[in-house]
Amino acid sequence: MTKSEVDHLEDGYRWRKYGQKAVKNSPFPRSYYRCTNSKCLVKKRVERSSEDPTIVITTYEGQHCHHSVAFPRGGLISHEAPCGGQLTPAVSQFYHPGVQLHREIPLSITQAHQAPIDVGGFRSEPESTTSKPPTDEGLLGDIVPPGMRNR
DNA sequence: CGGTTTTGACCCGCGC
DNA sequence: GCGCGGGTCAAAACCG
Repeated sequence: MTKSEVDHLEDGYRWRKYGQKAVKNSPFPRSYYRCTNSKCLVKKRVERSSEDPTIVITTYEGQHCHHSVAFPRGGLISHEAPCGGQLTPAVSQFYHPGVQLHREIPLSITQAHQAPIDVGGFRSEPESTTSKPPTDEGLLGDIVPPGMRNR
């Protein structure tokens, strides 16, 4: 679950929408995204919470075999990612040094209380690092750090 | 001109 | 066998 007002959650990867359907639980439609990289067959399902329009439920399916492309420091281009196999570790902890999302609406209406927005959702929490190396494969459910459950 | 988004149609699995 | 729900595809439209 991510707290954000915008649908385009720039999580560091480029997504291409390939479908949209309406769900019964929410009056909002659900969007289906897919990684633009043909190698990367990762899918993403973005749904908006029925109660809190500021909350979006992002469900990732699969794992990226390449690094993100929106990292000014990493200097990694996703165009060349020979992911021969899969489940390549070392690619789960997302660092957002200073990438500011290009949100079209001023961030002051919904997140007036606080919350570091979705971007912070992938921040590497310095908690319990004594026995939790940053080598989590990042499967479904694992990519979401245990610190964003606000509700 | 290329890539992306949009929207309706189509397909598949499941329940009755 | 039919209907429903969910998911995906594909052609056209749009934007940079």
